[in-house]
Amino acid sequence: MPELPEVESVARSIINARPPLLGSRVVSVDAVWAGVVAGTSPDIFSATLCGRILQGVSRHGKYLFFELISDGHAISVALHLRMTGIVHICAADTAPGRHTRLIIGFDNGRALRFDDPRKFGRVWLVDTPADAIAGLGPDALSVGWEEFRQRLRGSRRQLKTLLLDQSFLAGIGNIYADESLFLAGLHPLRRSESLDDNDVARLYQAVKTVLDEAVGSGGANIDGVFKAGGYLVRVYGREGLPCLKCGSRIEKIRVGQRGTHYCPDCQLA
DNA sequence: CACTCTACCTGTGCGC
DNA sequence: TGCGCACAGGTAGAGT
Repeated sequence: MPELPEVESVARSIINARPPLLGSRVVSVDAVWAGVVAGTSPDIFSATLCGRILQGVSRHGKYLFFELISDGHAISVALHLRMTGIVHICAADTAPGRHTRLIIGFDNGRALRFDDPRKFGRVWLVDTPADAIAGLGPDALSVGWEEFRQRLRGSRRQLKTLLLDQSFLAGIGNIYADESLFLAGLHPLRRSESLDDNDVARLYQAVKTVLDEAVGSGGANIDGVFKAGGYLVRVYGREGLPCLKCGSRIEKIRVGQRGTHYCPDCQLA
């Protein structure tokens, strides 16, 4: 699930947690699977966090940041969910699940738990979020039109590949790349330099629309239909089914090793 | 710079 | 029912 909208909904759920996690003190850190901690040892990671107050939560692209202070000095924990990571807030004494990789306990009796079947997700320590996002493009949810246009104009790549490139725009993954291109009526293999300003504007609008919808519903769903009050997948995973706009058969191809879904009639090359 | 391939892991769903 | 295989929402790093 984790693309920008899913990560955003995790951030919001932490910010709005009751009883509040913000302002609570870390009292325990358990790297149930030691490999979840990158860049340092689980012991140092744990020792660095314990006793600190969770001050803030933020997001850039698919990266989540926890700002923790101690004696007025702030550090941050960066978290990337990768393919299958999930964050839960639960009671501090909840037993770890089969795929639980990290548990951070707080003095309010609650815990942040990171579960990840495939063990791709990682946490690490950074001085500031800016350190971790140095190589990333602007956040896809907040990027402005002018910057989007200029960055796209600076590239000569296939649109699908470009949208997935986090150094171009941070936060779009495979699902929302396909959804955005479908909504914009642009073929995934179309070259960015072939777009006119109208095309670029449609793509910008499509990215915004898709992400806004998805954030509003807490993210996409797993099996390609609905999620209660949720985001409706327009093309992703609909190979062989009729296009929602024109009824043509949705095609699936490979672009840069990624499954790519599109309508051959609505999305002209 | 653009692109491809591999690696990292486990779970699921399919064909047989 | 069980086995083997292809595939999966992401990214880093090496190689062409």
